[in-house]
Amino acid sequence: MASAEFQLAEFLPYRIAVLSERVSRRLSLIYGAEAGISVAEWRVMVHLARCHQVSVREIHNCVNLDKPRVSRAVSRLTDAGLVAKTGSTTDQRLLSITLTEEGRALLGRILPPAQDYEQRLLSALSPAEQAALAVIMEKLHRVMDEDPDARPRSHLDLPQDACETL
Amino acid sequence: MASAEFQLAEFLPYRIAVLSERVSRRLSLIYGAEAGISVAEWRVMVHLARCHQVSVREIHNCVNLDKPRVSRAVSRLTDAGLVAKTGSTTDQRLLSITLTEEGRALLGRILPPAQDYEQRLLSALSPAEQAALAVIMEKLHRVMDEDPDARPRSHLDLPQDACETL
DNA sequence: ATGGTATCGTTGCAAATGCAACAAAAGTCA
DNA sequence: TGACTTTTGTTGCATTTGCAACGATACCAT
Repeated sequence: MASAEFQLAEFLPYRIAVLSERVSRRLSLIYGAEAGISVAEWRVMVHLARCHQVSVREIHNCVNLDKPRVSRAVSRLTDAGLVAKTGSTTDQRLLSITLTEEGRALLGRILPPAQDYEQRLLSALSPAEQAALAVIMEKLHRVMDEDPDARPRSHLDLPQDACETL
Repeated sequence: MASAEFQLAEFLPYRIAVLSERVSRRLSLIYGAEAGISVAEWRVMVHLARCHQVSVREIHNCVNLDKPRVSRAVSRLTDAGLVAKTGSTTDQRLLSITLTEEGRALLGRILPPAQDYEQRLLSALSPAEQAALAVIMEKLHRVMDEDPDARPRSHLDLPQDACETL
């Protein structure tokens, strides 16, 4: 019977999930300690650092968070004074979200250690392995890109894409 | 300013998280459709297929789920008749958890498509890339193994380990 | 214009999650 | 034996999550 041979620890999706959870949790210590920032809030802030004026939908499309999660993250960040919501003048529905000076300052404090940690991870890999990892992850994504049952990938997660909203 | 250059889409922890979420979500369609099985329940059942008689703590140690999550998953599976809880005779605290015949049958139905999906992912990679991925993931884990702030790895997720409880 | 449709952001709600506290059983050591 | 600590599994509870529905605004066809 096949199931008797099956080892969860060898199962690729499980292994990726375990690695991901471990890395994410470790990383969240960095931005969770400095300010009580959640993953969603972290992603929103980081995205705003790059794309200065964006709507909820754009964030939602860019950083792999569903709309409600972005909305609530933005609300919390607004309450914390890290982000400012302005109604767009042209389209009354749209929201124009920006980092405040305080938010930018906070990001200036948590971004370096986060990047340090990424460096710590990367430095365990040779340049060839780093390149291989990028290729491998892209290939796995492509399998799912062709799979109608898989959730589509966001624009920004496609290779070498810039921040323009499509 | 460094933050202006920072791209979330290039950030390794983010990239791993995105890939992981996408794979997990796709996979959960497979075992979620056949029976309303959650990730936790899936992991518990798969683990039971290999280690026939285990306690909650052992599952907790082996499949990267915290105790309450295992406990509740086991309860749900018991209610669904897929798993049987028996009190150990030697140690009154311990629980002896087993797959029922029905559970084994269900697993027989969802395991093959899950393995097919893994194959689909793996077949996008050359044998060399598959090997490289294993090495890379192990190296990343080792960075965290040496990091006191990172959550420790479970026994079974160490390379080439068998199912024995340490 | 104007009725119909699509989009934007928010909210409700049921379920899942994470953490701490808990009772019960076992082990420990005087 | 008997107090103290440890371990096991469960439960409480506050928070987060995911999904669907909602009001509001914009777009579009006739």
